Amino acid sequence: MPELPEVETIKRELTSALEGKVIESVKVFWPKTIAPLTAVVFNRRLKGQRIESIERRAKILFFNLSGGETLAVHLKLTGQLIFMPHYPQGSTLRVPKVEPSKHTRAILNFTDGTKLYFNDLRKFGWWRLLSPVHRKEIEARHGLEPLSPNFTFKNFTTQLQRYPNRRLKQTLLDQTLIAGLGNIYVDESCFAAEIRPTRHIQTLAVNELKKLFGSIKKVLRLAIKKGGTSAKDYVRSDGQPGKFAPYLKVYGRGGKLCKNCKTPIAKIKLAGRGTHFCSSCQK
DNA sequence: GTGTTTGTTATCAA
DNA sequence: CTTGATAACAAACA
Repeated sequence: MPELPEVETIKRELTSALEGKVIESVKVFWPKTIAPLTAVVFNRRLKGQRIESIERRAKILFFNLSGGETLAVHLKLTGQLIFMPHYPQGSTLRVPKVEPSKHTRAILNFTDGTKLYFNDLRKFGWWRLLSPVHRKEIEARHGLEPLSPNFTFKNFTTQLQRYPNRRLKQTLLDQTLIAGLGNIYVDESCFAAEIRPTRHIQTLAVNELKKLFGSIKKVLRLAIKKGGTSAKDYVRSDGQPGKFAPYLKVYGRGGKLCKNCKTPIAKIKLAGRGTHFCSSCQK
């Protein structure tokens, strides 16, 4: 599942791969990917535009275009963005498992012969062409960026305490409060902070909040350094998996023994999500 | 055939 | 307004 570290990894890779490239055409294989625009309109408006820069907000990628509009991409559950370098004619080199497949929903063709594939098995991901105003609206309805200077302990606790009766899991998943955490990194951050995701916000002591604040940053930074978690569908822009999976302490480890204390990891349903924690390490 | 998997939004209920 | 639950989107997998 692409969450902040995965999207950030792709952003960094695509920045060096795509900046300055000019879009030649857009091919759309699943029209809902670019809804409400049609493929004809989408192609007309993107053709000839240069990619000036790439930014990330929450789990969304923004491709800043020379014309002033933004191509926004959300990978949702299974989206992949794969960069295809230009291969000389006759070359047998290929990036693994990224050929236009039955899961390819759209392709950006650049004028130098390179391509960007969008693969999305579950079809929840989307591409949208945004005006500056529309883009600001989307940015405004997302909360704190955990790796930005704005992510201070004061701002963090203020956001959490807006809903004192919610459980920690639900709060950390709420993109309007803190942006970019998903199921994997919420569970991992709670483990690192030794706090159960079932706790209600109003029961958290200051020292616990401080540990949680630090844990979120620590977990996200390490995950980015490792290129993200390839639990299932996520791959980097060159088709290779991320390397954070071996560092997971609880996510996907229900029933397995805690790496700290050997207690079996509990798996429950919380806020509608599979939730993993160690009932011994986490209080 | 059934349940599970998850990001986001919408909708309903108390 | 808060909160919790559920469905929808869609497909694969056990």
